[in-house]
Amino acid sequence: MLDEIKKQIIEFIRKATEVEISTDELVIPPDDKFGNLSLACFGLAKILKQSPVEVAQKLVEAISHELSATRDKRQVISRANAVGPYLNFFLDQSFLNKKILEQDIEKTKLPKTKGKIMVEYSGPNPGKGFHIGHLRNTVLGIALINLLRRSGYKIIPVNYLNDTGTHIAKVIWIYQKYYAGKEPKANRGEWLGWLYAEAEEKLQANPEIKDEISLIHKKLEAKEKLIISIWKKINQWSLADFNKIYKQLGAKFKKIYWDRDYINQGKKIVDELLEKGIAMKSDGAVVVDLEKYNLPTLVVLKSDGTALYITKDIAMAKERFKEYNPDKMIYVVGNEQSLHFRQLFKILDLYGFNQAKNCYHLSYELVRLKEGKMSSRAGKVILYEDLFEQALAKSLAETEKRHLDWPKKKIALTAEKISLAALKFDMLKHDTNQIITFDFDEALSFEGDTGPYLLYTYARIQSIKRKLQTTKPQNKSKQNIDYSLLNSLEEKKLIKEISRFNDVLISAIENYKPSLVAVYLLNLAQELNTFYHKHKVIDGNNTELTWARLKLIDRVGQALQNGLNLLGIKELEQM
RNA sequence: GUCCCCAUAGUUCAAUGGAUAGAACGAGAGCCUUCUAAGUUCUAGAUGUAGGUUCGAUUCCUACUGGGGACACCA
Repeated sequence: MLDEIKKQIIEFIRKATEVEISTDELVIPPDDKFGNLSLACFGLAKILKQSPVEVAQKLVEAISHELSATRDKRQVISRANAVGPYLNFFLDQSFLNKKILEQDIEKTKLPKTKGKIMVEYSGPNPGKGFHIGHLRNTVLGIALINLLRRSGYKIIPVNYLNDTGTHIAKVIWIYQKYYAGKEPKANRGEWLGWLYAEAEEKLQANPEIKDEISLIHKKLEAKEKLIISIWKKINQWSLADFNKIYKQLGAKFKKIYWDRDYINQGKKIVDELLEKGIAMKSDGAVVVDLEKYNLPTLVVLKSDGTALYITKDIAMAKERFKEYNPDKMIYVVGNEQSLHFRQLFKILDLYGFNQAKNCYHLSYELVRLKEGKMSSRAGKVILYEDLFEQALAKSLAETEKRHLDWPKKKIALTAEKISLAALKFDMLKHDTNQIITFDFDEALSFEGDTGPYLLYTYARIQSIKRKLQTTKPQNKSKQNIDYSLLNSLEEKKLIKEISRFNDVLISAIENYKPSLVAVYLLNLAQELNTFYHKHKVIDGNNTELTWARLKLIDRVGQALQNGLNLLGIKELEQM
């Protein structure tokens, strides 16, 4: 945002020392008293073979001289000083305010990027419930996609659903044996999740059930009519549930991949791998020896000739390369599968795909419970729909309490947005490498570092704007704002925070870390609230100041709105 | 045994190698006749251990300790 000024400073330094520093070395100092931009002179000191304190001091002299020589012109850099080894620049506050506040946040350009990126995310299992682990994945995927799109990439969002395998056989078994013909009116997918847990429980108690399940599995693969009809039902119910959740969360997919479609193709590829000498037989199974690449040997086809996850993944990747030819493929999948993906990418590489080097596993840590790992098998899961219901009940009660005059519908819509903001933000504020230990009280909290706090801050800004419109509608679009009036500590801090918006986005995109945006928004909201309590925007005595402050809070609101939307959270005008 | 992730306040989390390690929750004390108290102000409170690199390390490297996960027919 301050590129021109940075260039000027670099030019000053080059003139004085004949050394050219990079723009990255000019940073925003930690405290207002150190000015608006500073340079740590350690690097220069080394090159110039002088002490950093000395370098800073000499540069201040040289630069001050330059500045006074050009004093008659409107100078942006008002002065420079040295604090120990640090060289600090103080910019003209009025100029800075204007520069930052007149920039439309929505339209600011990020470094140019182009290309197509396929993003696979969400991946719940039909027949099992959509739990809070899937919530983390889905919400992370949505935010990532929004951020990548914002920076100019074309995104192909896809989902991969696993509708074959033993877990499905277990659900079919218990359904056929105990629940045939029965079905709940709603949330059937969730219901299946509980059936699955029950099947596991029964299996634990009576291990001989395994034979019955395995028989079902074989019938399924043999496409026996009755079994297939149950299987179809299960997939439909699950998908209906997932789609309902996706609609609520705002997840969209260009294509859904079903793993049943890749079994045969996968087997063909395994044959090719054998022919090419990449794979070999071992104990009846087909394996790929990856020891040369410091990876463990991997089974790609079971000894009974059936396919594995990896078999289908290879086939699916091949089809994706062919159909969409993406420049990059991002798999948003939990950290526990990092080895799997390293092996997959290596095999794709050996198979001859140049695209293999552009495949990326975006791993994130699990959502755990206080009692330990979640397990759909043991029924120790927190399902999304249960959690959402609790959040909704709470936000309904809170909203009703505050707005006795609102119609029911408005309360319901508001409460839903608040609930989603709370749940989504709770997942997104954590770094992807951090395990989230799920806590109901925390997830359902609307105070502190939460989504509702951000919504509240935004709504508060809108409220001021509304009030101003009714009291002074004649001055709706003020042209010449006196930015020099924004000179209190709180205002300067807010402006500084707004100026960071673009850098935060860039960093979040480069590192695939939506959490950076989340944390930034909390800081910004906090600064706004501090300002709010200390200063009044609407001040009858000083209209000029009101217009300047209106501009300020309007920009903060824009930054909050934009940031929230990028995270997949909708703002609220009132709450 | 090998590999991956993590270790900061009582708890949950922040901090492109830079100036005084920031928040939130919880605890204690304040602030609503004033633009929304889902807010805000004040108080108490932290970098696992030992080395190394560096002018400078919460950050990078090594070892150790502790936690989570993965490692041939699960996904």
